[in-house]
Amino acid sequence: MAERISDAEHSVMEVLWNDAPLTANVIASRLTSTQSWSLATVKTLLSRLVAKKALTTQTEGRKFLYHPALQRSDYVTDESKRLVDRLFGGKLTPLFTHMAEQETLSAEDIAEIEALLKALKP
Amino acid sequence: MAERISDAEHSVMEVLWNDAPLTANVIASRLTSTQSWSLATVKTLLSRLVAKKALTTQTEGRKFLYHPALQRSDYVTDESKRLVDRLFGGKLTPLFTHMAEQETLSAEDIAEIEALLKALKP
DNA sequence: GCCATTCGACTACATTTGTAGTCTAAAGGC
DNA sequence: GCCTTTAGACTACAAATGTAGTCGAATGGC
Repeated sequence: MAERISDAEHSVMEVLWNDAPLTANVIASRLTSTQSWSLATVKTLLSRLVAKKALTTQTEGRKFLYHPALQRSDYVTDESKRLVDRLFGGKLTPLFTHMAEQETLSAEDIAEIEALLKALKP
Repeated sequence: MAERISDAEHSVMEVLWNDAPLTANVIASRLTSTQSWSLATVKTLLSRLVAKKALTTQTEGRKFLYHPALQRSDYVTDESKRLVDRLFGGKLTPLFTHMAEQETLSAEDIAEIEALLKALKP
């Protein structure tokens, strides 16, 4: 189930998570702001994503309307979990410790997270 | 610089971050507890890591002693940053929010992180 | 001193990924 | 009713990755 989505494919998914359904052409235009891919490349990525069941298509006249079949939130959860498992033995605190040590955490980050934690507690 | 390290290669790095320097054979044995790779496979991964300058070698008699040239901490920082950039627009709070929503955060996690944050503040 | 062992180097090969071109059929303009 | 445009399908191909076999040289046991 859920074959791995590559980096390039992920960019395509982002477009559709942002706004769907869309046609291949529209997707390609939206991507050209970030990537310099030819239409053909985008079409290949779309096909692969359909093959991987990350997208579904719906026919509109002669075209396809692409629609995400995978929730962004689920994808994000999976990818985050992968990283945490791989690098921090599945534990979250080491991730934070690391980021804190690395000063990847700014003062605002800390404040925001603290507020968030406060809100989480009943 | 710093070419990307693949998943398989990363497993090899973990062994050496844990204990180094080691010979190919020892590395392979340590890996067989987790992976089912042949010695040949491990050797290939080692060569690739040396080519990528993630490992250095030191000759000991006829053998090589492999030694990490890349700090685990740096690798972890890079990978974490990659994920945060890719999925959370480079911001950490959304990562946190996401994990909180996903209930990837247990009560203990929350407590630990709170303590950590407290310690971080002067 | 010879031979079996063992090392790293080199070679191999399928799969995935990044990137894109070509083909065939339909559709829309006029 | 044609012809140009255009859509998705199919093909292409290099690089990276996962996985492993083979080879020549050095070495250590005896």
